[in-house]
Amino acid sequence: MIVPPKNSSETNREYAFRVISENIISLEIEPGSMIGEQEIATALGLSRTPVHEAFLELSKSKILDILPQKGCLVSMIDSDLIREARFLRITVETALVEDACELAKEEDLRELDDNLALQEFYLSKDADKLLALDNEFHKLIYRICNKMQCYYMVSLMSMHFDRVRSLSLHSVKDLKIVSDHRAIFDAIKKKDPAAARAAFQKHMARFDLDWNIISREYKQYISDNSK
Amino acid sequence: MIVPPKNSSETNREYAFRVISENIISLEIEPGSMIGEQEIATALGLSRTPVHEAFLELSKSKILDILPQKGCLVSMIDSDLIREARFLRITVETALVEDACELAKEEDLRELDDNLALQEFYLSKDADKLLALDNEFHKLIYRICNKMQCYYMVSLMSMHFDRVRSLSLHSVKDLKIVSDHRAIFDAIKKKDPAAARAAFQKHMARFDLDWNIISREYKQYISDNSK
DNA sequence: TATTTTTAACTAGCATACAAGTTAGAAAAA
DNA sequence: TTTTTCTAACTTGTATGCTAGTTAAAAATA
Repeated sequence: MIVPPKNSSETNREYAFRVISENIISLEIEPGSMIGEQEIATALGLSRTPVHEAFLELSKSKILDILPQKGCLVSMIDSDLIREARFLRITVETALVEDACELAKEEDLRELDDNLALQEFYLSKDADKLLALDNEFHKLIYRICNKMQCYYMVSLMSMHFDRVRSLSLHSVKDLKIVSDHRAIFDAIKKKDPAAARAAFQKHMARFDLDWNIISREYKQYISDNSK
Repeated sequence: MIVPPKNSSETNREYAFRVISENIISLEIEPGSMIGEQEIATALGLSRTPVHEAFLELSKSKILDILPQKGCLVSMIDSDLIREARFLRITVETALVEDACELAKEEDLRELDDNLALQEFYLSKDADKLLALDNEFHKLIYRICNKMQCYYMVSLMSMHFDRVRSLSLHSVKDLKIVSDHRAIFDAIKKKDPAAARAAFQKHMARFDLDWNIISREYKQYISDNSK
């Protein structure tokens, strides 16, 4: 497990949640593996309590399955849960990009534009940085629409989806993702909800094609009930 | 605080979460009041630990604001968070009722129909029972579409909305709510997504009108940043 | 009396200890 | 050898005590 230093502003519980989340999403902790509270607590230099609380939160999104008195199972890649996460993101964010056409102020547009400039700069240079900018772009849409609580809920479920996305980093064309973002931005700037909706749905559709490839290529991580 | 008996199948943590949730939604615990872990633990006959964990989960939806070393503030009625909850429910469930038109099997339709029959039976007889049946009706839609994880996420946020709904029980016309449900059901049965969408949006629109009435009538519970 | 300082009683975060249930392997019995 | 029983080492759930920080009222000072 990769253990980054603790940020001084976060509590031990938040630190534990952040580190475990990152390690699960990056597949550093493998799907289907068992992790114990004590084991993680020792690795992070904490007691069981904050780790236990982080585990509880992770279990709410079913990314971690707590088996009382047995242990904690890092969930296998589950197509049903990925479908739910995709459904939630697409449904919510499609509605948001339409609303953003009305709500986006000049400063919001500038922030989106700055983010896109960075995406274009890091394109084919730093995949991790690009992924972070991608997440930031989507988060900005929520902020423009004053829907940060929805962002938290969607993010929690998206962990299933994010884990697959990191698997597919090499097969997805970063170039197209960034140009998709540009198209969404242009539609918001032009205050054209129909175009924004269309551009967003085209964007999200790209992650559909990957699933078939991934499910064949990484089947050791795919849960049984996935087809 | 109303303390129902502990269900033998639930853990102390789940029990604490259920009891506190019910008391907050029913306004038995007033918006803006402070509650302590020890106080609730004593009332429920538990130690602080499971109550602490229940508080953490409640704080995730911002229905409870944990102020470290100070106490826990039961959130005031917040129009922004209600708007988010409404937005999430309307957006997600509008998409679901469309999908349900394809996905609903004969048995699903029968379950919806049974639920509706009970709603019609309890109409103007038992408001609490009707509310429970309403919740069950919406939950069935999620189950038909295999989106129970989304249901959990939406439910958590809906607490803000549910708290207002209980305030508005007398002003909302139960008769219309039940006939709305019937219209949604008919559309799903006829496999008509456009009609289902329209019926659902008409249904949810009813809760818009109430807000203005409630915000004037119960202003002692409304947070400052609400307009 | 008015203002500052102190103190004692709170709070939640966290560490630790124990309780209760599971599991795998050793030991005993067939 | 094979099967069964037992035991010891695990697991998470929960209780308890301690820590650090906040608050409000009492006490000291002006």
